[in-house]
Amino acid sequence: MEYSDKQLQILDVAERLFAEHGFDGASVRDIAKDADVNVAMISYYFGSKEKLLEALFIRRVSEIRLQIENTVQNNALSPMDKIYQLVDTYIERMVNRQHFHKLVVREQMLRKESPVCMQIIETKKKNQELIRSIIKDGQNQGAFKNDVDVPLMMTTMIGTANQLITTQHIYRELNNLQDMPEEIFQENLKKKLSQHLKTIFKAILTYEA
Amino acid sequence: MEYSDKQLQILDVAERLFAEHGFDGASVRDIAKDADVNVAMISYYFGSKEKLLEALFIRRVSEIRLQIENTVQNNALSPMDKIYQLVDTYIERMVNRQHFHKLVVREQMLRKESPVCMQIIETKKKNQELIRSIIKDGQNQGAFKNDVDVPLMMTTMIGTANQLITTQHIYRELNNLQDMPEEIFQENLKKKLSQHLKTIFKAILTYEA
DNA sequence: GTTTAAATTAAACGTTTGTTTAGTTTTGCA
DNA sequence: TGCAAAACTAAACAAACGTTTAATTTAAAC
Repeated sequence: MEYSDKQLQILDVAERLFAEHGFDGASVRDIAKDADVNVAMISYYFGSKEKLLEALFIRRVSEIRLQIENTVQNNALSPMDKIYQLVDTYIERMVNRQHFHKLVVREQMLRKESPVCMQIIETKKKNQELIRSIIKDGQNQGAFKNDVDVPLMMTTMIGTANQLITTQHIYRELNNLQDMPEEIFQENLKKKLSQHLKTIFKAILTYEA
Repeated sequence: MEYSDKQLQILDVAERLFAEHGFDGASVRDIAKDADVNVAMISYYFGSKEKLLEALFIRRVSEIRLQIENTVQNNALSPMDKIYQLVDTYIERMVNRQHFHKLVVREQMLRKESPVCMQIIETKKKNQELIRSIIKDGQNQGAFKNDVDVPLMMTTMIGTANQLITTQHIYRELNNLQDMPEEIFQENLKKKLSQHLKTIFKAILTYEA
């Protein structure tokens, strides 16, 4: 799908407003206003508000799909390093696309049967298979434990990252970081989160229970 | 605050519908219908939809506050066992009050400056202080590492639990558990989650990085 | 039994919602 | 230049929204 500048503008604004106020909380008029287009253009281009949400998801999900396919091709890396690289890819993506991931957090618990949710599930399945294959390699090499719960491991990675990203204003307050400049805070977030998840994964994958 | 049966009915239905469709997605008419009361009764009792949400939060937050104060009083337990007990308390609460915790997940990222969010932050601060004191004990006894990031640790606990609870239908599908009876699945959820988080916490608190 | 307050109702209030219409302007091509 | 298609607009649409009103029923107190 190729979009004009105006369509992209609508998609970007919608993504932000949906993330900030929720799908039902952001009106098409608000979106049109912020995107500097007439209200009717949203129906004209995307059909409906619901379809706008779907289009928005398709855009990001295909972006993610490309990233997944290009991830961890380097066979020179050890299984553990592959996992580490995957963690960094994940964090980078989630921090860089915060608005979208807030949307995901909400929509995956609301519209359980919608096309939007189907896309999320498909993407998770792909991700899970990728991780599972890496872990199997590690187990065959004797580097990893044999009983690893991959879905739970993913849940911790995604859950921890989501929690930190969606409630970063609370995290700032709990750590007295209100005065830290936004950009530096974001970089700190990535670094801390990355190190934290790697420690956890190392424990899950290698230490005996 | 003491509520009549009818008021409690409204609060329960509102909690469920807010969790299922979001605050803006659930109308006062839907709530009134499901709670078997006239629409006007909601304004009559609670003042407004927004105030209804606040009342709902106050009810659960005070419930949680009581739980926190009664937690980990047993000084015979080792620091690690205290942490373990805290994890179980947390999971038990979140699984038993799923609707409310879905609400928390959403509202803590939307209404950043609202009274509702203030309550969440206050509760988190209390929780954090409790955990911090336990960890300090463990460090003084030489049982725990000295560099423990308590907020990040909490983020992983809450984030993992939230992620698993709010997307349990996806978790079921990823693990081919669609046919497992609901009740058994919920029990499994608690057990798995408990064991998983304890493993992680043990690693974070004791193994050297 | 009468009185007063609380509980409850159906209806209406004024907004806002997402979407459509009908008309106008702009664009690209012959 | 002329013309059809696409882009765009302001206005109107019906439906749904949260809330209020005014009237009625129920409950409690004296």
